[in-house]
Amino acid sequence: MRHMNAESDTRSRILAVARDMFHGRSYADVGIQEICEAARVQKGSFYHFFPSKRDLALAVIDDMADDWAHGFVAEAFDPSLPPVERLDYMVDAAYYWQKASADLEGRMPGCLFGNLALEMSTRDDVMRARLNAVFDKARDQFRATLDEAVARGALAAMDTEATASAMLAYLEGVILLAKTRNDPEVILRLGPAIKTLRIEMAH
Amino acid sequence: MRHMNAESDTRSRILAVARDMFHGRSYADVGIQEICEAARVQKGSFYHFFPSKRDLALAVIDDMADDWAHGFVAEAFDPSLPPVERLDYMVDAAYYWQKASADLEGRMPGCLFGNLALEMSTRDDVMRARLNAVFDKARDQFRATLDEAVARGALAAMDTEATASAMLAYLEGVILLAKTRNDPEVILRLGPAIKTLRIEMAH
DNA sequence: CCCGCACTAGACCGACCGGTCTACTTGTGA
DNA sequence: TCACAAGTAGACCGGTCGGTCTAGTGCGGG
Repeated sequence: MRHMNAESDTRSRILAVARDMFHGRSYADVGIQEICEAARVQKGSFYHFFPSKRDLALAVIDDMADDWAHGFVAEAFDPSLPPVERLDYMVDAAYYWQKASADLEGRMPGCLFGNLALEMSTRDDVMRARLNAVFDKARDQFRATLDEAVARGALAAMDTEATASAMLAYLEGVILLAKTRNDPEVILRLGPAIKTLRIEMAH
Repeated sequence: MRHMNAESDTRSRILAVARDMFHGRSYADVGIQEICEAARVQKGSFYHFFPSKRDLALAVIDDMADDWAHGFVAEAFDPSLPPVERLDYMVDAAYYWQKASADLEGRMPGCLFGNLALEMSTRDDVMRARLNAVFDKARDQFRATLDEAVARGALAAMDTEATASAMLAYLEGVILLAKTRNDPEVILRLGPAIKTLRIEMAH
C-alpha cells in the first residue's frame, strides 16, 4: 500500500497546502514548519520530496499553472464561443474565483502568479522566468482569441500580440486593485473594459 | 546643533534606506538590522523613531506618496498640457523611472505601492487602507484629466471615475508585467494603449 | 526470510528575526 | 552650573527561520 499513488499523497498534500498558503499570504511570510503542520507531515518528509523551500515554490507554480490551464482558462477560452465573448468569460471566471475566496475566507488572495511575480522577480531569476512562461501562455490564449476575431471580421486588424499582452496586464492590474480594495466587485466593474484595449500594428 | 533639522537626519536616513530596500525587494525580505546597517544607525535609534517595523512601512508609504504627488505625478499631470497628452506623460514618467533603476541596479523594482499592496493586503488592513488612499489619489488625478478632456470635447462622454480606475489598474498591470520581464521597454510598448481604455456611463 | 530502499519521525543546528533594555552622551533651558 | 530630555550605543531576549542529520519503519523483490 505504500506506493499506491503516482506522486505520493504526502507530496501532493504539501503541494496543496503550500499553494493555498503562498496564494493567501506570501512566499516569505509562510514557513516550512507551518506548511508541515498544516499538511500533517514532518520536516524529514518535506525535505525528502523538496530540496528547498524555493523548489517547493517552483513546484507550486508549475502545479497551479497546470490546473489553471486545464481549469477555468480552458473553459473561458472555449473555442465554441464567439471570440469576443471569451474575453468576458475570462473576466467572469476571475471574478467568481476571487469572490469565492472572499466569501470563504474574507480575503481576496488575488492572482498567485501576480503576487509571486512582484515578490520574487527582483530576487530570483529562475522563479521570474517560470512566472514569465506562465504569463506567456496566458498571453498566447488572448492572442489566439484576438487572431480568430480578426480573421472572422469581428474586430479590425491590430497588433494582436501586443494587444494580448495589454489585456493580460490589464487583468492583472484589475485584480491587484480589487485585492487592495478587498472587493471582488471591482473586477466586475472594471473587467469588461478589457475589450476596449487595442494596440495598432507598428507603422 | 542637535535639533537642527526638522525631522532629524537620522530619521530621514532610515526612511530613505527603508524605502529603497522595500521597493527593491519586499517588506518581509528586509530586516531591521539590515536597514540599520545601511543607514549607519543603531537599533536603539531606530526604535526611538519608529515603534515597529510596520510603522516604518507606514511612514515609508506616506513619505513616498508625498514625493510622488509632488514629483513626477504633478509634472505628468501638468494642467497646462492638453489633457489627453498628460496620459502619455504619465506613461513616459513611469518608463523613465523604471528604466533608470534598471540601468542603475539591473533590476526593475516596479511600483512600491503595487508591490506592497500585493504583499500586505491580506495581512494588514491598516496598510491596505493606506495603500488604497494612495491609489484613490492617483485615480483622482486620472479622473480630473478625463473630466477636463470631456469638458473640452476632446473625448466623448464616459464614466470618468470608472475609466480612471481602469487606467490606474492598467498602469499597475503594465508595470507588473514589465517587472516580471525585467524589461522597462514593455511599459513603452504597452503603456500608450492606456488611452484606448473606456468605460461607458451605467445605463 | 530478509535485504534494500522509499519514506517518516523529530531532535537539532547556527543564523537571524523583531523587539527590549540599560547605560551613556550631549545640547538646551532654567 | 546643573537637571532634564532627546538621541545613541549595543548587549541581550525568546522565538522562528530554512535546513541537516540520524534513527527508525514497513513494504517489495529476490
